[in-house]
Amino acid sequence: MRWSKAFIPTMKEDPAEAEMQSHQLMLRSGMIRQLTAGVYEYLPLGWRVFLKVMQIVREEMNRAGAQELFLPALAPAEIWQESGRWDDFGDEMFRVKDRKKRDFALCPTHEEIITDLARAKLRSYRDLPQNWYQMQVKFRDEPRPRSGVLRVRHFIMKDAYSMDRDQAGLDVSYQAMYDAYHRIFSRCGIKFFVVGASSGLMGGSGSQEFMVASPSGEDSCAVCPACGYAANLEVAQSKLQSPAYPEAQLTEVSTPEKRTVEEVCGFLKVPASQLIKSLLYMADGQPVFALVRGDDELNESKLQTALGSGNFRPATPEEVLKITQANVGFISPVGIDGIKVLADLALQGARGMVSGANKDHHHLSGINLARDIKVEKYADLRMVKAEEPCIKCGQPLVVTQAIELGHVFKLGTKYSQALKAHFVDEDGSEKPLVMGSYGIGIERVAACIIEQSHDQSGIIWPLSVAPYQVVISQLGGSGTESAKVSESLYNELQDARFEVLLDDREERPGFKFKDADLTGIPIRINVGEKSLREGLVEIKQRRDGQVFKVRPEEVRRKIQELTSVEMWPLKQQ
RNA sequence: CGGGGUGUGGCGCAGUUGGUAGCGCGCUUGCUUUGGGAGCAAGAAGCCCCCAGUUCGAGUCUGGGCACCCCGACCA
Repeated sequence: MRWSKAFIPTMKEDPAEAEMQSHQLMLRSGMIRQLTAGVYEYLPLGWRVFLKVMQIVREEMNRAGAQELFLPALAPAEIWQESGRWDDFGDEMFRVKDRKKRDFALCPTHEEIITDLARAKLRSYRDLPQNWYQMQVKFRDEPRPRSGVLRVRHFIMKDAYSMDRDQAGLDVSYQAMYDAYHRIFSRCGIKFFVVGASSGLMGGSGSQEFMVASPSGEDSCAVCPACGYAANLEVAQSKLQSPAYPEAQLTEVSTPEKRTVEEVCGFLKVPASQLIKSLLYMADGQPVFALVRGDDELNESKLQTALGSGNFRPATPEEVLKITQANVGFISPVGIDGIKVLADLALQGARGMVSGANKDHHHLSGINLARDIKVEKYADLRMVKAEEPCIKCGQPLVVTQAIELGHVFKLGTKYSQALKAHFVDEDGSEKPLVMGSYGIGIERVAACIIEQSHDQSGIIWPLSVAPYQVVISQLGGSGTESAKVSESLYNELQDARFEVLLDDREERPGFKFKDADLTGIPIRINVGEKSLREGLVEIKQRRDGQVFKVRPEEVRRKIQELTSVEMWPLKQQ
């Protein structure tokens, strides 16, 4: 490509809307443009990068035995109603009507569509296993798009779905995807880590997320530097011991205007760990108490797992009053019958505890969980905090912010049962497909590469995803020796199958250097009259600024040498 | 959905006590320049987010919308 003909609208100044480096640099380098909140146009330079990422994903998916297909982004409501997610997705799903007023969804994900395909065409265990994937635009009406291309309402996802005859088969399919993801992110030059994760709305028996550490990340992960344990805080556990308090009589104490844990502790002179936070939720229309220790925070994703339903919310102050006869800050399950109680594991066997008396301005002390509260289930409900001992090895945990790049799920039979995607097994019995689903956010991959690989001048692309591998900065005007040499190098390198951008614009050298650095093209060839007088051109690496002066006829070989080092690394992650 | 902020040439911004708009970058033309975002000169380009209202007169004041950004809530 000749830069003089290219559409690469670079900007000298940072656009006001961008906070993150990757967002700023994508805008400044002319990769993307925002159309409206959470919706971006992908301009030629950006699209080339996304295509490179997609090609790496494609190669590794194919290598892992998955087959690419392409599903509709538009799907009728009925199929979503079959799985129940027409309602579960709520406002996050974009919905449209056709001319006959029939409801459609712009798909936020494709489990239902793939399962529908599978049930129509997969009839026998002989057809299994299968793994189908696509790279497709997903629509999600995020309540708050942000951080450029990281959280958007319209994005490209590689989503793959495996279909197996049993759990053992799923384990194999899942592992293949897990390995493929390692290769994909390694080839993209990303430093990442893997965490155990929550399955959320997807359902299923287990999942892991591929994460990139970043202060701008929206996920928090607990990581153990000692043993390598890593988990999203949504599911992270620790080996925290609860202090034991002496058995005591259940006593009502006056606590005027003392509502918060801090106020009550200060007033009664007890540690926060001696309190029980009694949180009232409404789950599927029914009140539920969720209990955690006073110094703990409730983890709502763990609550979701414990409840087995995503349809819950904190009770309103009015509901609290109606159900407990007291206001928020003075409630507990003690003495209230007929309401389901879930308690955190840290409260198991606890005694001598303090919580609300269900009477305004009063608390109860001496609560013994076993004696005074009918706990239906003890479950892990608390949020892990930094410095707590690792669940595996006991060493202190670190909590780090991270961006989720990919997610692998063992779905099991949730969708195949809901949509009746059955096959006939070897013994003649009909069984639901055992499924897995595996996603990668394409734009996020590119954004994370920039986050991890840039400097003050701009992006530093790894060769594997660079929009062009080489930029020739032709420093003299047309008709000069520089132009002649540039032109011939341009042709020669393209014949050698390099992707080359020839900067033949009528601009001064400094201007071209700035643009070359900003756009992050890994190798720049400076063709200037100055060095040509010595019969040389300069090859400059973006990454480390290293310069090689070579004769024009040596350029191709030198670049082949430089690129082979990076394109075929000896060490795989 | 709660809190905060911003809407003025393509981009970044200024705009006084209300008097129909300016700066830098970019763009066009010409001359000079040519190894890290050049200089000079001459130009083009703005429904001042929208709708009402106050006023002789509104970018500016009042009311109501809308959009976008940030923090939180939310989020495979």
